[in-house]
Amino acid sequence: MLDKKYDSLEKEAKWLNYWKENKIYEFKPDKREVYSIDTPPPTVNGKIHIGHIFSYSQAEMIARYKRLRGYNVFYPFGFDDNGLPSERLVEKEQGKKAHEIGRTEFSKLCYETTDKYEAEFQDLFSRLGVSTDWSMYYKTVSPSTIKISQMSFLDLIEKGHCYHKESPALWCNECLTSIAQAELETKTIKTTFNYVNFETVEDGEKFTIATTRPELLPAIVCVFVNPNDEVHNHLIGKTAHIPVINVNVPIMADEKVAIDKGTGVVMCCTFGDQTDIEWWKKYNLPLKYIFTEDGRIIDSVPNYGGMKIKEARKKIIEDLDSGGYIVKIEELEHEVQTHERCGSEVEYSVMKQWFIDIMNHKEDFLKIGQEINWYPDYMHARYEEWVNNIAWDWCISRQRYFGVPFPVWYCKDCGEPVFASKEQLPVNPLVDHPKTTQCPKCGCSEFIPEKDVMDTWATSSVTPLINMRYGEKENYESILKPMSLRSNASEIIRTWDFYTIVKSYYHFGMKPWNNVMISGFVMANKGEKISKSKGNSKVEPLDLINEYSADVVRYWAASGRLGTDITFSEETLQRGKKLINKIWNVSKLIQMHLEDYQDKDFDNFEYVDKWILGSFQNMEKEYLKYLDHYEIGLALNVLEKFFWNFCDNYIEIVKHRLYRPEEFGVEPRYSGQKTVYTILYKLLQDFSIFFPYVTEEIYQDIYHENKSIHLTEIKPLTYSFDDEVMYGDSMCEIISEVRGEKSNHNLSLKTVVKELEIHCSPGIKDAIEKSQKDFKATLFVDKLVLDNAEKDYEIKELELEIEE
RNA sequence: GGGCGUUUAGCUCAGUUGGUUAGAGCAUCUGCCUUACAAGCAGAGGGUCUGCGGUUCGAGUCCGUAAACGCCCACCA
Repeated sequence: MLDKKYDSLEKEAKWLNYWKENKIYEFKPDKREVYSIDTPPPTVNGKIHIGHIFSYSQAEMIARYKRLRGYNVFYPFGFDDNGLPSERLVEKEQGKKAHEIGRTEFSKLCYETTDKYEAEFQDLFSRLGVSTDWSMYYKTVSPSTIKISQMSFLDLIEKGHCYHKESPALWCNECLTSIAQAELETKTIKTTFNYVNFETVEDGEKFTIATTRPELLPAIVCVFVNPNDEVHNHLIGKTAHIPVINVNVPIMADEKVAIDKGTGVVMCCTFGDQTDIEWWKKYNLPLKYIFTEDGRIIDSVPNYGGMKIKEARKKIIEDLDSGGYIVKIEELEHEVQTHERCGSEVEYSVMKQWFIDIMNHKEDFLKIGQEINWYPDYMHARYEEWVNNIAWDWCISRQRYFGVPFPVWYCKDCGEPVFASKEQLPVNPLVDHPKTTQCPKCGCSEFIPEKDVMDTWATSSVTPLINMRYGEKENYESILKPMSLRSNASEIIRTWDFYTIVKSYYHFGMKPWNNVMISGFVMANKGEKISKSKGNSKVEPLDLINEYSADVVRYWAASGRLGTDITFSEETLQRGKKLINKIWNVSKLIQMHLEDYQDKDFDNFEYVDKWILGSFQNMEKEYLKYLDHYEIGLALNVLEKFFWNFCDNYIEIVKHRLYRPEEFGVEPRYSGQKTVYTILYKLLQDFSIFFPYVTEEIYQDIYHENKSIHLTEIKPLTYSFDDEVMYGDSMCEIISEVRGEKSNHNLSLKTVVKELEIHCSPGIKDAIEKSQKDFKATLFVDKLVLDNAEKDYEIKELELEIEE
């Protein structure tokens, strides 16, 4: 028998353990069709917050749903523990920078730290009820993943999509590494717009340049004006003298200069921004690189060498001012590009880096995007927008320690890269040696190892390959090409989704998955996104689970439409708590009346029973339709709405028949029993994707014909009870009206109705006549008079028994 | 500045292809201990659906436009 009160903490621990011991979520290939889910490996950089719970729960519910629909669900889980996020976590915990700790020791600390957090994360996700097969758990720093990531790199080299080139790249002088365009985050900062006077060497004519970055004056290689700028175009061809720095540079014409921006005269430095890089390439300008990799001015620059960028800016403004070159200084707020991992402003550097070709295959990536179903569909537009606007090839080199090493050495003499052979993988070039003993190009026998590691995304973009055990003898390639579903939040469409598409296209020439479901964000308050880095997550997932139970937290996670942002709401949790409590209570009632129940074929249902069976059938149809479109919240809405109707109307009616067979008859009682038996079973199934724990507890106590409710299959009802559904609903409205009368007179609902006269349409009249006993018992009616009417129904006479 | 979304009751949110008096929960108010549930039940009040214009017999829903907010991108002269 079910307990009087449901103790979620105790029951959830019990079933979690049961599922684990009985391997309920184990994946084994069999005859069933596979439904595979590529779920994001969470980044290991501190805490799992409520936003993760929101997004991961939604995909998890799809896993449960597909299982109930008879699919063999492949749902692995992993952690993204390589790369910069982990390094920064370790640096933060140690209070030291990686280079201060040393490469070997630092890597060791990274492994230890990520292991520690992953154990916590795994525990948290398990408690949330994530139905993954943990035996397939992967890490992005494990040898097997490194092997796959290195194979992916070598495959791209072979296919000619990956190249090594000295090229300007985005550089973070906080993290001391190059980064990719996708890792940029824009930030608004306050700065000054400085109007500086230059003059021409030829005739000493003064002209003004406005700049936010005067410290770049030593890096100026030329000055540009727009050829159509009537105020300034006479300067073209002359020579500009740079104040303070005392260097002369040519004044050139380019149409890209905006006449109305600043003063209309632009200084071109190598490199201040992306336009500088374009001009540098276009006009073959000299390279004047003045920053060190840790964000200082190089020593060879007189007066400013060795200063930090911002110090130099301050100093140079002072010098310009005292020389009388400053015309004016304006306060300015503008957007700068920062590194999303650390928030510091991004510079450019020139060094040899590995790049993956993006620019030559944009059309292909767009085409693949079109072959994928995006849910909600407008997320596809965001993908296209990103692909269309991408401006750089993908730089995958990082000058860091904790990542997948490039399987590459370089010839000491000629610099020719020598690649590891695939059999050698995983390889660490700092420790291992190439198979070849001689450089194929010059014959030299000494090699220098590549010490850069790969970008995190270079590896997380191969999660489908990790899942299919790419390159292994025993693999899942045939069942996972493509995978069924990718799920993630909208912020990583441009990274994780895009890069995975890039890799899948290059490796296999096809889409990585058939469907993508994108969740929204959780807002801390209106308009404020919760994020790890901002530290504004006031609600800890574990606290919530302990206080409300995993089922309740999942209820919250399932609210709303797919892709829409939600605000964290305690009220929604309360609502979930009440719903689960109600499921528990009604199950208790139903169980009480099933003690003598034997399930058998039966079709002589009472009218009211047909009404609720038909209503359920209609609701479930909608429920399934929503889930087939990944609309978890909407599916829950219709289910919840039906459920309260079931409790408040149907159960209130049928309960009299269940309690008093001597009055209502044995067969009508059986009809009621069969109905509640059937519907509760199906309700538990439908609710199980949201509330895996409470539904399991009830299922095991009442039905228990399978090892778990999560291994059962949804079989939709096929009755034809359309009339009963329609007229039954009308009958409920009449019941509600009569109850309203009692309420309005401040009377108990048990107050006897001495006489009730209703005029109604033939359909409704038929419904009430056929369920007369139920109807009268529900409303405590003594005398019921029915008559025909044209409109649906009208209560003509209602006499209440009022006791003095 | 560009792309995408959001704007519905005091709060959190639904509202399918355009179709009667726009829904739910919470909150508020009024009742009711009714053999599952007072963490409950029955009711009530509360909305010019962000503004403006248009299409239509009919618009919360479609089109245009403006505003606010959010995400992503561009903008460092």
